[in-house]
Order: sequence, then structure tokens, then C-alpha cells
Amino acid sequence: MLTVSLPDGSTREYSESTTPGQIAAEIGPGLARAAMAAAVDDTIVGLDFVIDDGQSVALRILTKKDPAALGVMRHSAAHIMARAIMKLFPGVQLAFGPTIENGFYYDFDLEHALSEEDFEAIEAEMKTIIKADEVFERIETTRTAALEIVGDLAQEYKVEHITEGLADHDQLSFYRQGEFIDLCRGPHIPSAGAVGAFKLLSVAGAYWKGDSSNKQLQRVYATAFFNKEDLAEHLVLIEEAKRRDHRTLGKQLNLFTISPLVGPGLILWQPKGAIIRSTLENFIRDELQNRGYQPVYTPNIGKIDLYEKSGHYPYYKDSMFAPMKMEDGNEYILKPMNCPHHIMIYKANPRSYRELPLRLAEFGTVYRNEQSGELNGMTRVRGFTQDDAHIFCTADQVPAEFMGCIEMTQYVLKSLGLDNYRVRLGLRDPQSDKYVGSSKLWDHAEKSLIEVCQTLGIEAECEAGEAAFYGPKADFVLTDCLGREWQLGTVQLDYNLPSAERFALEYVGTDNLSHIPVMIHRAPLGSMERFIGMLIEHYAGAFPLWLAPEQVRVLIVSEKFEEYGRQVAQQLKAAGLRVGTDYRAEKIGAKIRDAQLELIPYMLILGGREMESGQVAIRDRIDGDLGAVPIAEAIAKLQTEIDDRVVRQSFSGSAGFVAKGSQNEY
RNA sequence: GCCAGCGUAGCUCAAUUGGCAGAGCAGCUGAUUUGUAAUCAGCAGGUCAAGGGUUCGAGUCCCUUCGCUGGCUCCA
Repeated sequence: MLTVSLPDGSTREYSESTTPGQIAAEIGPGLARAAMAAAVDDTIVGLDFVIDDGQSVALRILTKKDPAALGVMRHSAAHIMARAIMKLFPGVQLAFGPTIENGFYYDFDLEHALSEEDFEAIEAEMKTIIKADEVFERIETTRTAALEIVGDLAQEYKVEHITEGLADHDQLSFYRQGEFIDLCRGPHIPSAGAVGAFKLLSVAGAYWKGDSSNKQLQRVYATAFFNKEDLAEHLVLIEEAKRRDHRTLGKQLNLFTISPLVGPGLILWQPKGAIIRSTLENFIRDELQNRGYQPVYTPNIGKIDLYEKSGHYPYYKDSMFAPMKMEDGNEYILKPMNCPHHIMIYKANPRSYRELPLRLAEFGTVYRNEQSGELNGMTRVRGFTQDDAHIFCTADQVPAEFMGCIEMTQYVLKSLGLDNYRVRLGLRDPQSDKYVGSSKLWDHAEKSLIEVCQTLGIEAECEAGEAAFYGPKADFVLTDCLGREWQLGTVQLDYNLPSAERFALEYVGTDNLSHIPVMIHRAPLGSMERFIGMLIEHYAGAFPLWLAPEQVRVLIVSEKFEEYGRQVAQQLKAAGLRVGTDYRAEKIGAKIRDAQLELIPYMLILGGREMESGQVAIRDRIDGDLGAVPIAEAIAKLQTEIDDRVVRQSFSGSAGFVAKGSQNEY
């Protein structure tokens, strides 16, 4: 007896094995037509999946409306793409072709170097395949038979995959569609016709099995949807992301520039970008002071011996700028981290438990020689400034310090209108013994990390094995207004650098004995470069008033009012506002347009009426003309908005972009 | 670093099979004195990324280097 329960609560009984496809057909021809896949006890399967007799299962038929069906269809689309490419180019070797966040890719090894020029032909071929609407047929085989099949097809990568990756699978499956057959776990949609709309997006190199010592394959990225409208919507979001690209906006709005002559990956902050950065830095500086941090300054270079001692140099030599050799025999390097310098400040005095926690903060600029292919605008650079601090504390103080770090990050992000984030807790891999520090310390720390997140009501996910060898960590992952993820700030415990093997840090405890402190690295924003790069994209260049480089611009209706304009501008400046002026001999419409395009939050428009009444006409970037008010009133309005750090507008759509931010830089 | 693509004025982009390097915006000068998203005219602006080669002739074809883009690998 086979019992199948359906989402509506009803149950059906069968005397023998059956499939979701058959059950859907029984329920109704409409459902059978709409069915794409099924979920049996929450496992996604194809409609041809055999539900064995003698069990009791929950079944859901998945139609085009189910997000899970989209993933199934996209994988089928990957097969269709592979089939098309094999048809067009001889000697294609297939590697892997999985579904990803917003689409799918397939890795190929072929003689012809694929380029976007080939996309048209591939898409045309795919269209033909989809139109033919052939079924995806599942073929189950034994290992031996499977090896024979891929051997006959001369698919070397599949042979290797069966022999190695699938070594412990006795039973394997293939999917056949027309002449195309591919080793595949499935499931697939019933037939190709259900792929409503698709588009090839890009081609890129990718190493076989993600290992750079392996051969590089050609990866084609694409996406697919059940209907044209969804695809169009997705493409609009891709366009929106392009429009917000911080590299484009940074150039347009004169925020920063990169000069090949200065060097790739080295950011030159233009005055407008520098205002944003320094405003943000001042904000954080105030907050650090409130929270008991002490500012320190350390140089940009240090003797190589310092980094030998910390262990960084031997390990990260390749991604550091080469040492500078001096005539006296000493070698110096550009600092890739601030922590060893801060440690030396700690070590400059004998420390008592009474001084702990000692919190040393610095906007420290560090240099890392990132691989050239890795550089990207402000988000991946060779010189960057961390909003860094190191906390030296006792093991008992770790939970409170950790709590403080998280709270500060929460506060900072909230002040920027960044509400959508989660915390990723990197914990030990229980199998590994690579970790520094006693397991008692680790237990204590990991437990307190989890508890603090719970107390603060933060969405936290634990990832075993993601901890650094020297301590557990918490990374902030922010989702921006387009749904893209950015890895930003981090809090990391460190049992390594203070240890006797490294810097042998000490403090005298209440027991008058020497103890080793715990060190916490933390940076709520991560790097100023990456963070502001992200902010530019999140705000699409339209910064909230408190951060806007030019907060208000005075526009005069004609040159007759220039003198009045100067008076108004002077008053705004005196009130501490960042004011710009436009006294050009242009029509007011042109001046407004220019200010609008430069994303100036407020314009004050001055003509005869305003001059006579001592008023200003406020024009809001978002809401337009707000009418005339006395100057003092306009100033008060802007100041309130600045003091409250109001974030007025940020596009909020859910593009579901893939998390492409690289890892944090600690 | 690797694979692929790209590089023309400050910016966005043209330039036919290899045949006189162009436009809009921005800039400068002048005129205009303007009421809520573009006033008009003139001027100036280039080692076509750099270097080498093929050719009667190269922005265009080939090679090398640099830079950028999309990915991969890496990321304290």
C-alpha cells in the first residue's frame, strides 16, 4: 500500500508504485499539463520519479508558479544549451552545468573560443530545440553501464566524474533529449517546450573542478524563465545594476578616479568623494569615542621582521608588495594589516587587567598586491583604508566586547539606511586540528557569539569550518536595494597573535600572575573604499543629505540676483551646510536640470520675489518645488534632516542578484 | 595569475572592402537676463592606449606591452 498526501489535506492510496506524473493526470488534465516537477517529502523530483509501494509520502505537484520549478527548468535549459553548442561546434567536451541563483551555466571544453558573437547562433539553435518540444527521458543505469555510455560518447570529464566524484554511487542516471544524452542526477521538466524565455549572458573561463592547476574550460552563463515578461523584468534589473555601477557613477559625479599612471587598484579620492568619506569617518570617530576606543596612528610601512613575527609574511608573501631593501640591510614592507602595529603599541607598556579591555582604533591604510584580474573599481583594490580597531581583553570580557562590536555595526548601518543584513558566524570545523587556542576557549567564544546574536535579534547563521585558524569570526553580509549581497564588516577573535609563539602579549591579572589577553579584530565597514563603492550603488549616487558632497545649491533666476545669491550662500555656509552656487547666464531650467543630474539634494531658487521678501524657494531633488520660505526656515529644515541622518530614497526591488562581493579583507 | 572581449576628444559614441579622424554633451569666448529638467552663435579640443610589423596607404590586419570589462583562481 502506498499512501500519498496532497497539499490540500486529501490523501490517495495506491496498491502499487506510481509517479507524480500519473497522480497529476488523475487529479486533472489541467494539472497534468501545468506540472513541471514534483516535491516528494520536500525532495524535488521529476514527474517520472517512481514512488515506491509500501510507504507514506507527502506530494506536491510543482507548476510554473513554484520557484522550485524554475530551478528544474533552468537545469533543463542548461542541457538544451549544451545540446545546441554540441550541434554547432565539433568535439565539445561537457563538464558541469548547474543551476545558479539567477540562471545557469555550463562548462565546456572545445577548440573554438566561444565569444558573444556566437550567442545568436546558439540561441537560434536552442529555440529550434525548444520548439521541437522533445521529452527529457530519464535513464537509470549501473555504474558499469554508465562508464560504458560516457566512454562511447568520448566524454572525458564525465568519465573522470563517475570514477572520482561519484565513486560511491552504484546507480547512476542519464537524461536523454533527442540525440543529446548527459550524465545527470536530474530532475528535469517533462519536455523542452516549457522553457518560455531564455538568454545567453556571458562567456568566461573557469577551471575544471574550480582548481587553477586544472585545465581552463569555457563557461557560458545564461538565464531562463517560464515567460518572456519575467525575463524582461530580470534584464531590466541587470540594466538597473549597470546604471548604478559605482565605477560609472564615480566618474560621472567626480567622486573618485583611478589612474593607470598612479597604478591599478589605487583609488584617488576626488574632493566630492573625499567629503563623503571624511563625513563617514567623522561619524565613526565620534561613535568610537563614545564606546571607549582610543585613537592611535601607525606608519604605512614596517620592518619585514614585524611581519615575519606575526606570521603574515611567510604566508601572504605573494599578495604583498615586495619588500624595500635599504642600504643598512633592513627590509621594509608596505603594511598589509594594522594589527602588528597596534600590538606593538600594546606591548609598549606593561599592562594590568585594570586597563582591559584596551581598544585601539585607527583608520589604517593597508596595501595588498591583489592579482591583476581581481581588481574592480573601489570594491577590490590594492590600497585601502580599514575602519580598524583591535581590542585586547580577557577571555571573560569577550562576550561583552563582541556585543559592543555588533551593536556599533548595527548602529552605523542603520544610520545609513542599511537594514537588510545578516551575520555569518564562522566556527571551527570539528574534524580539524589546525586551530590555535584551547578548545575550552573556542567553546566559550563560539557560544557567546551565538548568544550575542540571539540577544540582539540578529539573523545569524553558523558555518562550521569557516573560522580562521586563529579564531572564530562574525561577518556582516549586507543585501543592498537590488538584492545583491556585499560582505562588509567583520569581527574576529584572535588567539594566535597574542600567543607566546607570536607576540607573547601579557597582562597582570588580579592574581598578580601574567596572562595572555584575547585579541579582537573588528571593522564595522570593512574598507572605506569597498563600503563607499557599495553605498554609491545602493543609493545610485544620490546620497542622503548628511553625506551629500554638495547638500544645497543656490540658483539665481537671472544675474540680477547674484548679490542676493551670495548673501544666501554665505548664510548657508555659516550654518555649516555644504553649498554650491550657479550664477551662470543660463535659464533657470538649465541650472535646475544640471543640479538635478548632479543629484544635489536641495536647490534654493532666487528671483525678484524671493529677494524682496528675504525668502528662498526650495526645490527638492525628489519632490520638486516646495515653495518659498524665509532663509532661516530653509536652513532649519535642512539641518534637521542632516542631524537625523534621514535616508529619503533608495530604490527597493528584489533583483535577487548573486552574492558577488568577495570575502572580507582580514 | 588564467580564459575571453574591449581600448577613438574630459564624457557618451560614429568612421563602408584598409583610402582626408567625426558628432553630441562638457570646456572656453561672445550675445542673451531668463521663474522650476537643456537660449543662441563662435572657438578650441586627438601620438586613434603604447611600441613594433604587413601595406602605395593602417583607427581598421598581425605581434608585443599596458590598461579596462566579464568570469575563474586567490583573499590576512
